Amino acid sequence: MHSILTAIPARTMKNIKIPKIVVICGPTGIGKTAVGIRLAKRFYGEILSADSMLIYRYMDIGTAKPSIEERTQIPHHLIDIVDPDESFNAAAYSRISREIVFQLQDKGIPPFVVGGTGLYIKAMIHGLFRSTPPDPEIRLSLKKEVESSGLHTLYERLKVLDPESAGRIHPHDAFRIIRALETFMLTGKTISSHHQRHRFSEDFFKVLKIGLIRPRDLLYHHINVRVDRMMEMGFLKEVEGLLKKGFSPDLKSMQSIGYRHLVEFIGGNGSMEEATEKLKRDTRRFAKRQLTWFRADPEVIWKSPENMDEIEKMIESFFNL
RNA sequence: GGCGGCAUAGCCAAGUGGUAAGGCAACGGUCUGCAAAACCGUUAUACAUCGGUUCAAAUCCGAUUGCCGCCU
Repeated sequence: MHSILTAIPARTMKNIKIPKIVVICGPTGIGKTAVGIRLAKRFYGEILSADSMLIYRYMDIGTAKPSIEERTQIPHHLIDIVDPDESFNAAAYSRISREIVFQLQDKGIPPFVVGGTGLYIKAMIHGLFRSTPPDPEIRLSLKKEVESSGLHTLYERLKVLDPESAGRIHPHDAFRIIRALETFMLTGKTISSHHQRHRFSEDFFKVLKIGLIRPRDLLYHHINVRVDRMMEMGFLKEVEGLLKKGFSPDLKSMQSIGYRHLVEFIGGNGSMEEATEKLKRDTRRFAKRQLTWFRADPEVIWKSPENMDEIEKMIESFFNL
């Protein structure tokens, strides 16, 4: 009990009613933006983007960011909140997005969480285990150690420190091996013990989670067409502009789909056609991974974006209208 | 019409008598502070078709079909 109280922002304690939020999730290119805007209009709501790329300023075309016009029609939160070289993560997203939900709640505005970053949505709704923020130096030293002594050395250490996590993490998964060791160094406790205590048990909201889906071939076709349109809209210029502004190709943001492909082309590797094909392929793969993520979530109710009537009815009854 | 070459998974392709490499694409999955990231798994009872030789054929022989070259 006490853990829940400490985790809730203090200002919300005066709110007796549990905030209701509608989540619109699904793979990239399915039409979340349009559906979200239509619903926000219909229910006088506002949109909270749940997208790990839309947070970046100056990255508009390649991220398929809602246009200025769209954002004028309906207020959008959590878009353009950091520069491409600033760090951001799921914990920050969790904290800020919850704060916004509570603000909207105070004003009586229904929040529509629209996006495709599964972890961000989960972090917002169910929270993450509490830890001190990652220390860049620890992470860097662990990465260096991987280079010098090999990943297996770290994995062996994890086996000793936290056999449970080692059993769950694949020996090739550098990302999670490092994270597990880092957590131990930061908190003095194993990441598996944190997980056990937390178990995504935070539960401050009443949530209606709608997943948008259509036949795979149609989705892929849309993705291909959308990529072509991005190119016509000047995606290449956008990437050139980011490089000119001094944003390094090594940045997380610049390593994302599309940006990394065009950076490579600008660097003289491969033709434009090759870059575009890879961009399409990687976007399709990304959509597939998103589907895998959301399919595993039993809370998701799947609907076709063409089924707006049904979606609206579900939301009406969710809000007791 | 004649001669020669080639036919292996959705695509590229290795294999030249001993029981089908690999790559790409595709598909399935994992995910607790980098998540558009990172990681894992699956994918030809079968080598154009039919027949023959052999203990054993994708591999050798013959015929057929298709494709590609060259010649008339």
